[in-house]
Amino acid sequence: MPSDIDQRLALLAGEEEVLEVNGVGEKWTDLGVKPVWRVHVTQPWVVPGLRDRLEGSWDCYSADIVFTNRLFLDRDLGTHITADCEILHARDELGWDLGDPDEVAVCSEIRAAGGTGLYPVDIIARMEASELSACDAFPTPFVIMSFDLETSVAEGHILCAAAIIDRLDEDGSRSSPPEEHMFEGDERAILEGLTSLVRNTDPDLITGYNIDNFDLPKLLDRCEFHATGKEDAAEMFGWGRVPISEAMEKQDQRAPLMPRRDSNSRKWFAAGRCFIDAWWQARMALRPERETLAFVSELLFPDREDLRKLDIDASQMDREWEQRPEEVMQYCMRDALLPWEILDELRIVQRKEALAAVAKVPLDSAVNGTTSQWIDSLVIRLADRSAVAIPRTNRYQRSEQITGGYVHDVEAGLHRWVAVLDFKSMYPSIMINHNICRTTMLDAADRRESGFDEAPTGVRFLSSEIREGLVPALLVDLMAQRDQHKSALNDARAADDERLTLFHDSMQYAVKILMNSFYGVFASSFYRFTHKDIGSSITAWARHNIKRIISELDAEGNSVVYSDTDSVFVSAPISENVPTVRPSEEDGEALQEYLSATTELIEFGHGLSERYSEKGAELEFESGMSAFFSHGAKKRYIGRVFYPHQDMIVRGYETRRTDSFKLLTDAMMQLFERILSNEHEEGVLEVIELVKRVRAGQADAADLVISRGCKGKLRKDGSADFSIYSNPDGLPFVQAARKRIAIGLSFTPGMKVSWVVRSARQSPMRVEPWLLEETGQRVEVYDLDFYARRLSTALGRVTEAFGWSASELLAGNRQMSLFSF
DNA sequence: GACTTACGCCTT
DNA sequence: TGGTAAGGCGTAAGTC
Repeated sequence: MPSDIDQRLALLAGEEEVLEVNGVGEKWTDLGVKPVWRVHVTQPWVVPGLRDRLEGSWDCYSADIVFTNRLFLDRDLGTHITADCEILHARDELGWDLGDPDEVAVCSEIRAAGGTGLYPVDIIARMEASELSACDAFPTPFVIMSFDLETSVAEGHILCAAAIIDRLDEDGSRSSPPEEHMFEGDERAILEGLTSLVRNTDPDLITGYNIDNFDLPKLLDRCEFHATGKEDAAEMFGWGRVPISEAMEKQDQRAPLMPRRDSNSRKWFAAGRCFIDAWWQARMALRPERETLAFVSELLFPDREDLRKLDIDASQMDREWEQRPEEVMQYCMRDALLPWEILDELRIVQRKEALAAVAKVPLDSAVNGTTSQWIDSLVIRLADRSAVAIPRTNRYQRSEQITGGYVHDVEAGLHRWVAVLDFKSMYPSIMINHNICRTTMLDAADRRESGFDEAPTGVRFLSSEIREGLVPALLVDLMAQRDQHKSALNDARAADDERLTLFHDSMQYAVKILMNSFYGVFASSFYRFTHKDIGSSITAWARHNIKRIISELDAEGNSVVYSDTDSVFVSAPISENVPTVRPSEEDGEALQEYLSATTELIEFGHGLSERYSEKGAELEFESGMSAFFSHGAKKRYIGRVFYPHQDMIVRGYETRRTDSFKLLTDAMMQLFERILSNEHEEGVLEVIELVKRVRAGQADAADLVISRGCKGKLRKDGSADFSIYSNPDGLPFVQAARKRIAIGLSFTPGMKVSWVVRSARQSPMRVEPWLLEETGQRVEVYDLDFYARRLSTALGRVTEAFGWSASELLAGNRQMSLFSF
């Protein structure tokens, strides 16, 4: 304790914004255990300034935690809250109105309670913070709005809008069809109509397709164009769940009346609402080859005739609106409904609500927030309970990249009878086993000789008996939660309870997502509790474990065919004569051999699992393959799986990639089927035939479409800026994006753009955008040689394993045939 | 023109 | 303001 501590505390207490300074005892810090004082200030927003002034004379902890989160952290609240409260006002529709309240009287009561007026919500209530508490998670009966705008390509103004409102039942499910609302006419009337719909129906979730980058910026832009003042603007775009009167008063920047966009994350937010862009969610959940609403809808709802394409050309919207406004309105209504149908089909709301519940964050944080916010929510409350001081987020430059997982070389060719084993939750297990945490990491100067685990990197972590780390404690708890939900899931399935099945499945999945987020956040350079040695120690232990197993297996004479980070592929000693494709029932003897080989491999797999599993490092038998093939490149392989169920898997190859094209992926899939059936010769002949057909111009252009994400920035005037690329003119996807924009179609930074290669004879190659879903137009001319060459290069890499090179596939013959031997 | 290498970029 | 490993495509520039 410094000798002048009393003087310094007095000086601190004398600061203008400081109300009081209280000692809170000793806390763990990265510099050792130290006495800590809590400083109470007049307002949340004075904290950053005070913190910066104190820098140098004090170390500041818990000094960058957003005030609204403080309520959740201190009261240990989560997504689902129960409140002991006094109701000031409730809407009629709920059937428990308080009478017929005089609005002025209610407003003054609300103001007296700290509010600013009549909120557009179901219930307005008052309570003390101490009257809030966490309750068990339940499926919330949300109100959802989904909307779409049609705009003039020529002028940029809004032509019409449509919206649906869906109110989930008490148990969080859908039953009745959603309400439909249409808006047309004067642009100001459209804006005001949408705004009063929001305020009257009070949706919790607002969705639409690409609303983050198109509809919301458009609404804001048109609102600013018409608005004569703040209150006028609020009538047109005051979507936040606060009284319009707030437009005239000081607004809460974090919970605004007018939707705003965060400058860093590019996400929209408004008081009390959660914006979910269905485009982003569909992209993340489905990874579709193309990302238009029409393509995604076709993918999800192939049988829904009512959602079928309406014959509207989006690039000619002005003409369409003039000539057939009713069809355009119908088209707009369908595109308002689809985003909600997509979210519902993908169970997005249930999944996000579950993630929010497990991480104990508001729903909006699960939807639009980051992994570090979720981890913060759990780590900070545990640290506060464990007398650990909360350091600030690290704003300094990132250190050198750490070394990651180990990937074993793969021998080219077909491998028979392979057992795949992998470590269960490898990184979380390592963090638990070795008690890895910032609070347990020993300083290099520490001289103790026992009571720690030492990573292969030489970094040491205190044993949990001496000090349990925050992170291992949280992970142990999450693992237990997952087991609980998994067992409840099984019970719900057995009882045929669809609602509970969905609930527990969403919850166990959310726990899994959250557990897997820990390593990433703690291996990052900026997180508050990280250190560069933490991430590298985890991966070093992982490499050490998997390499040890590989060498032990090799020493036993078991051949390790492949391994990546937490998995090993082991070849079993099964006779060469046993077929790897399941023979038919008629072929009784061969079938018997095949079946006994599968049993043998399953026993082999379980045997390895038992021998190599240790406490906290469980090596599970994941799958059994009768055949495994790779052409010799890491992270690229295929397999014929028979355990736990029949399947054919393809990893890494072009068949899985959106920057490939259908003709190639189909051909490659066919070749893989042949290879796994011991028919590679037939496969090669088919490839040669295909290459010939393409060279003869017999391909359908729709099978030649290539898609790839394209970045860029939109300028205020709507034009696109691709200068983030060092040579944008040389990139085919930038060329496709530019041509798309040139004919009046929208472009969203990050969206996938699609094209067909027209001529690769010049450099850069010339491409034509593929806009079938947008305009109905097809590209008919393509570069025959280019596609023939790409087909033979990609397929040639695979057939090379059987002696056929890419150039031989292209030529259709070879100097000396392997088959002629 | 065929081939190689370095580099930028995207995707898994 | 989660991480790394790895493959492949296209451009550009250089060599033969």
